[in-house]
Order: sequence, then structure tokens, then C-alpha cells
Amino acid sequence: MANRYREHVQVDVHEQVADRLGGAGQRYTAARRALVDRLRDAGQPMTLPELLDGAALAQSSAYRNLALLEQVGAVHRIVTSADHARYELAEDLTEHHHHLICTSCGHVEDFTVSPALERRLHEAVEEVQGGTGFSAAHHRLDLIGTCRACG
Amino acid sequence: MANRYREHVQVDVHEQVADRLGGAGQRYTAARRALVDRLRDAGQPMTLPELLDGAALAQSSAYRNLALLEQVGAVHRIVTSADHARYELAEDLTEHHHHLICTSCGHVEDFTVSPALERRLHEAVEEVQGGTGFSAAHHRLDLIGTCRACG
DNA sequence: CTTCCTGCAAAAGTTTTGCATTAAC
DNA sequence: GTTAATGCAAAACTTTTGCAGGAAG
Repeated sequence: MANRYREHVQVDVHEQVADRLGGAGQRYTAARRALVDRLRDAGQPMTLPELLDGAALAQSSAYRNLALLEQVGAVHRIVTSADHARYELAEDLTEHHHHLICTSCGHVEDFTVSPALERRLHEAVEEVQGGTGFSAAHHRLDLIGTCRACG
Repeated sequence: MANRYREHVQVDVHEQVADRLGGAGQRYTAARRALVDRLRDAGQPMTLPELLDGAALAQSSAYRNLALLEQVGAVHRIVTSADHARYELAEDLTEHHHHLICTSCGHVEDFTVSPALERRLHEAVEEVQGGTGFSAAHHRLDLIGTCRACG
């Protein structure tokens, strides 16, 4: 089970997003709410075509809204080698996690690691920062391979 | 120092690449050798414009050669949020390492972590594989933030 | 009634592909 | 001689942008 460490701290996602948009002088429109709902319901990073499928929203609006949501820290954009980028809710609206990336079908799945390893990672990050002058906003641990369906 | 754990096991890169190309019925031309030389000399992942700068090679040939080199496992392509993808020699021609990715200028720098942490990472990978049916070819640990020059 | 949002269409920009020519084995 | 590699130009494709009309506060 990849999610055994998941804590399920539930925050009010919509309220959070509305706040962050409001702080930037932007509105939480129905289209934006729908995007957030889809992202939350999916529980997995989604491509733009997936987000758009069956939704009454222009492609350009979707891109614009997702870019805005990323700017205000509500959404995170993941680029892989696959055709489309993928979008997910920001970690502080869900929780810290990592990705299994299938090189065959492009599918991205979440997983979490033990708090102990996460702590070690964090220590390593600190260590590297000290030595290089690099200031890390966050880290990213991904597994690259093939998913069950493709394997 | 980010590279304190580096082992400097030197393999004959050109011989390795020639072998892998040969195995696929492809030739190790001067243009390909030049790309490999640049990648090795840089010691950092490079964009296509960087690789092409001052080189007598058509853009399309560069893309084609890099794609081929990636297919035969000699080169690794890294995609970030920046405009261009970056290319580096495959890890088995250099060594296992990780990346500091600057979100401001797009620069990518290498770093290594202690063998102990690397071992822990490997264990975590095994653990996740068992639980999910995902088959991981490799893992990726990146730090995302701002580099010394941009910070 | 001013500011932001949306849709459509066009543009931008990286990467890929077709095709004729040249080079490698 | 056959097969692969190159350069040029054009295409493909995701993502971005301009602009005019609509919606929201």
C-alpha cells in the first residue's frame, strides 16, 4: 500500500483556494471551482485533455485558470516526458507525496514514504543547501518505470 | 560540497556509446561523438541551444542524434518547466546523481547524497514497488528552488 | 461601471518529420 | 552499392496571447 502513511488531514480546499485567489484580486468562478473539484476528486495528477473532457470550458481558459491557480499556490504543474503536463492540487491542500511515473503510458500515481525516510530526505536537503548556495523550496522524489497496466 | 561522495569511476565513454549504437545498427559519427564530448565536458545537463552553440550541426540532426542516443541508453533527457529540455550522459556512463533545479533561470546542477541515504532511498523504492505493482527502472530525487546566482 | 473572465482564433515556440543529398561501411 | 546520416524546410503539437464580448462585484 503506497498510502499507508497518509494522514488525511482534511482542509476546506475551496475556502483555501478562494482565499488565495482573493488575495491576488482574482475571483473564484464556477469554471475554476470545477477545475479544483476535478483535481480533488481525481486524487491523481491530470492532463489538460483529461480536465477538459466533458467540461464546458475553452481550452485557453483552462490553461489560463490553471496557470493562475499555480501562481497563487493552489495548483502544482508537473512536467514529464509525456505529451501533456499534469496538474494536481498543491501539497498544502492535500499532503506531501511523491510520484510513480509510467514511461509507457504517461500515467502518474501518488505514493508516500515513511516519515522516517521523509525526515532523512529533509536532512539531506539541508545538507546540500549548505554546501551549494542553492535554496530549495521543495524536493521531489519520483519513481520512473512502468505501471501495473503497462508492465 | 555537493559531490563529496563522487567516486570518479572512469569508464571509456566513447567505447561504451559506440557499442550501444553499433548494437542498434547505428554509426558513431563525428557529430554524435562531438555531442557526447560536449555532454561529458560540461558535466551538467545541457539544453539543445547550448549543445548547438558553435557546433556545425543542424538543429534537426542534433535532436535526432540525441533522441537516438537516448534510445540506446547513452543519454538521458531531463524535462523541467523551463523552455528547453536538458540532456546529460546516462548514469551508467557517469554515476548516479541528483539535480538542483533553479526555477528562476532554469539552470540544472548535479549533486550526490551519502551512500547511506541512497541505500535508504533504494529500500523505499523496493517497498513501494511491492505494494503497488509498479516496476521502477530508476528513481529521481530533485531539489527545486533558486540557485546561488538567482537567489 | 469598472474590473475580471471567457471564447475564439491566431501566434509562439520547441521538437518532429519528409525528402533529397551526402557520407559511412 | 546499400544503408544510414545530414541539412533544409515544413509540419506537428502543446501552450500562450490578442481581442472583443459577457459576467461579476
